[in-house]
Amino acid sequence: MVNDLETKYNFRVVEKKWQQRWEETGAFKVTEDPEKEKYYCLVMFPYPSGNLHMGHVRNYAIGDVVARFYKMLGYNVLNPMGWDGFGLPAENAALQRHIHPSEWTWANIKKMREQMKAMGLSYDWSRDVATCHPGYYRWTQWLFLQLYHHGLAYKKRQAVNWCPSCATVLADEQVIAGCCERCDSDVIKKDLEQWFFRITDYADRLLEDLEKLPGWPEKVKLMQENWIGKSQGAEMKFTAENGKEISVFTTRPDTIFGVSYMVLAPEHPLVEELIQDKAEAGKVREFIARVKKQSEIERTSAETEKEGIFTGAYATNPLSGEKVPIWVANYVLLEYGTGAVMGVPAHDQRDLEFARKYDLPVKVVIQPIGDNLDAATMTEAYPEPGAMVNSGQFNGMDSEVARLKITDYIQEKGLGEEKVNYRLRDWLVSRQRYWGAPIPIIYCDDCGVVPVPEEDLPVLLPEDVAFQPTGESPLLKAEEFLKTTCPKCGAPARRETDTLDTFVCSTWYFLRYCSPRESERAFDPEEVRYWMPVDQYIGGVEHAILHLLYSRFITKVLYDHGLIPVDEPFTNLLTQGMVLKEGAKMSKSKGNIVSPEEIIGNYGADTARLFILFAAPPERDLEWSDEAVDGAYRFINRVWRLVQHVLPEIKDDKSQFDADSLGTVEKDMRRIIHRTIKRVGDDIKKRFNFNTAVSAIMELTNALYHYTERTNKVNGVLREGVSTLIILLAPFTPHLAEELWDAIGGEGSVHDQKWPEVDQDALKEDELSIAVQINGKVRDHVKIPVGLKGKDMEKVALAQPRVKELIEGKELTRVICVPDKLVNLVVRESKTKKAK
RNA sequence: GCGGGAGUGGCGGAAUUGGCAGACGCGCUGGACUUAGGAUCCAGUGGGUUAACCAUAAGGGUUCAAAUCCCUUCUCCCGCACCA
Repeated sequence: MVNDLETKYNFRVVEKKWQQRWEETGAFKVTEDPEKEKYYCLVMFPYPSGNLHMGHVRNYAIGDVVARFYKMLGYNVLNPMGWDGFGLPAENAALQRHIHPSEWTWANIKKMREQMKAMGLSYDWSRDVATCHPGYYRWTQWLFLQLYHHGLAYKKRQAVNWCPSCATVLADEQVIAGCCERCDSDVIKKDLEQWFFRITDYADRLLEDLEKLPGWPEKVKLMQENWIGKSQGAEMKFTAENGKEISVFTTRPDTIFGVSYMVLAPEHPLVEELIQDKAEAGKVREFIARVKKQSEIERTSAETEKEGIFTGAYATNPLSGEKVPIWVANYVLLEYGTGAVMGVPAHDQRDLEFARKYDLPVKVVIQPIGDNLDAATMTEAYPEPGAMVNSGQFNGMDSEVARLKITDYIQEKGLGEEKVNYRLRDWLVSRQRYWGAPIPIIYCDDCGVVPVPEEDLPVLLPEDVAFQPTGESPLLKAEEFLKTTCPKCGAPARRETDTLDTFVCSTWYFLRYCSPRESERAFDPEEVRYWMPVDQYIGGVEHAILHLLYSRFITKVLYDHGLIPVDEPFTNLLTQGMVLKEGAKMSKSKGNIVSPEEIIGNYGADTARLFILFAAPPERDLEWSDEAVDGAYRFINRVWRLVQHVLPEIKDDKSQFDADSLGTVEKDMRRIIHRTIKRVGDDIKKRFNFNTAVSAIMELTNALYHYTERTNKVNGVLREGVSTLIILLAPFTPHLAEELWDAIGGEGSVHDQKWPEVDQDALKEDELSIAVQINGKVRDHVKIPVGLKGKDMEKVALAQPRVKELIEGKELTRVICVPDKLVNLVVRESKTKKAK
C-alpha cells in the first residue's frame, strides 16, 4: 500500500535500528559503581535448545521491564543472560544428527542469542556465561572440590533411581511420580556407587531460613517445606527374639502401648537374619523378590494395596514388654527413618487397614474425650489427642503430655531417643553421561580417592568420544582422558568418568555473572559483595524445588566457608505462569505452538512484549490470543500516530506553564498524566501487575487523543503528556519509545531518562463525584468539593431532587458518610403510613 | 488422602485498605471517512419487559455497605503422594 508508511509504524526498520544502536553504544553495559545503589535483576537462564519459546519470551519480557524500570529509577542494574549449556538433549540431538554435542550446543547458543537480541532485551551481553565453557565448568569443578574438602561431597553405594531410557541415574527431585522428569519412562532402582552432596546437613537451615524470604511466594516456600519434610518424633528400640535391636521411628511415642505388630521394609538388612530358621523363610523370600520387581510407581503409589507377610519372628515392646509379630510389607521404605515401623492400628489409618486385612489385633490406647472407641468394631483410626488408656503408668494423662513423658522415659532408660527425621535425601550428583562437567576426582591404587588439585583444573571434557548411552559413562572409553597419574604419588591412575548433574552447574551462575571473565577465581569477592544478593529473580514455578533448593544449599555452603557474604541468594522471587493455547501448555505433540520468531517477524518485538505483559498478571497462566496480539499491535500504532499527529506542535515546544493558572481542560489532562505516572510506577514496583500498568498507559493515550481534540494551544501540557507517555512506555516497548523520543527531540536515549516524578499538586482535585446510596444501593451521583465531610456531605446528598423523591415519606434512621467516596442514607418506611 | 491456588460479561482480565462491580483490551453492533475496508476515527455494548430489579461458582451469615470477611457445598488447576 502506498501510504502504508505514513499511517503505520515500521517496526522492522525501527527495531533493528535501535538494537544496533544500543549494541554500538554499549547502552546496557554495567560496572560496579559504589556511588550508585545496585539492583540485580535475574531471569532463569535457558537450556540452549536452539529455539526460544513463548515461556522464554514471557520470562524475559517481565525481567526486562523490571530491569529497565529500575535503571530509570537511578539504580545500577545488573541484568545478565547466559546458557545452561550441559545436558542430555545435546547428546540425543548429536546421536540423531551426527553432530557433536558441543557443536550443536554452541550453534544453538548463537541462534538463541540472535533471537533474544531481536526481542530488544537490555542484557549486558558482555557478561554472558555458558556452563559448558571450560572457563565456567572449571569453577563448577572447583565448587565440587570445595564440597569434597568439607566433607559435603561423598561417594556411596546405594539403590538409586535409574532411568533406562536416558541410561543414567537421577536425583530424587528428578523423579516425578515414579517417572523420569525428562522422558517420562518408569524409573527403576539400581544398586550403584554414586557421588552425593550432603544437602541433608543443611535440611534444618534450608527449612528455617525460608522465614528470611518474605519476598518469595508462599506456594514455593510450602513446596520446599514439604520437600524437606521435617518431622519430630522418637526412635525406639524393640528387641527381637535373637537379641537384636530393631529401631523404629515414630512421631507418636504416645501410642507405643498400642503396638500390635511391627513391619520391616523388604530390603531391611535384619530380615534375612530373622527368618533364617523359620518355617516362613521361603515364603518371605518369595514375597521380597516379588516386591523388588515392582516398579517405583507401583511400589510407592498410595493406591497400591498394602501387602505384607509374617516373618515368623517376634519382637518385644520396650515399654509394655509385650511380644508382637514382625512382618515385612511393601509400604515400608528402607530409605526413610529406620526402615522399620511399629503398627498401631487403633490410631493410624494405614495400620488399621493393614491389621484388618491380616487379622492382627487392634488395641486402643487413646480415648477421645466423651467417647469410647471399640477396638473390635472401629473402621476409622483415631489419630487425634485424647486420654491415655491401657498404657501402664501413663494412663489418664493427656496424650499430648504423654508424648513428651514417654519420650523422656525411653531416653532415660536407654530404650530410644528423641529424633528428627527429614524426607529430604542427599543429592545424587553423578551422571553416566557425556555432556556434563567431569567430576574432578582421580582414583589411585595406592592413594585411593584423590581430588584433582585446584591448579590442575579444569579437567577438560575430551572432544573425541563415542557417547552412545550404554549405561556406563562414555568417558570410560576415552583412553586419553581415563588414564592419568596420581597427583599425590605420581603412579598411573584413572579418572572419575561420571559427569555432574547439570543442576550443579546452575547453582552458582548468578555468582559468576558478577565477574564473568575472572580467570583466577570462580568469582571476585568484591564484585559479589557489591551485586549479591539477587534483588529480583524471575522464572517458572517448575524450578520451585530442584534449582531453587539446590542454589540455596550451595549459597549456604559458600557462605559458611567465608566465600560469599550472603546466605540466601534470591531476595525476591516471581514465579510466572505458563503460556497456554486452547487451554493447554504449548507443545510440539499437541501442535499448539506459536513461534516467537514468527510473532516478532510479523508484529515486532514490542508487540510481542506488550501482548504478553498485558494479557494476564505474571503469576497467572496466560492464554494465547491472536486477536489480542492484533490489539497490542494496534495500540502501538495508535501511539505512533498520536505522536506523528502532534509532532509539529510539540517538537520545538519549550514553553513553560504555570500549573496554577491553567484552564480546567489542561488541569484535567495534567491530573491524568500524573495519576498515570503513579499507577504505572506502583504497578511495576509494588505489585508486578504489568497488565494494569499497560492499561493505565492505554488510558493516558486515549486521554491525550481526546485532549488534542479539545485544545490546540501550545502550552507545554501536550508536550508533557506525550513525553511522559513515551517514557512510561520505555520499559514495555523499548523500540517504539526510543524512536518516538528521538522524534520529539528528546535528549539522549529514552532509557537514560529519569522515571518521572509525580506532581502531587497536579493530582489535586477541587471537586469530585460521589455516590449517593439509599439502603446501600446507588441511587444518584453528586459533585462535591474534595474533602467534604459528615454533615456537609449529608446536606448535599439530601438536597438532590432524586434523593428527595426517593426518601419522601420515609424515616431517615442513619447516615454513613465516607469522604470522597459516598453517602449512604439508611431509611425505613415511616411508622405513620401515608396513603399514596 | 494432604497442602496450595482459582472460580467475576461472549473472551482475557480490572476493582490496591469492606465503600459506585465489569477499568483496559479483545469480540460484537451502529455511524463517519471511503472505489473498497480485514485500515482509521467516533459512539454503544453484564442481564432485564429499559425501570423496578437481578448479577462476581451455589447456598447461608456478619455489616449501613461484601467479588472482598465468616460458615457449608460444588467445580477446575497445581504440588506432594504409603514418610510411619
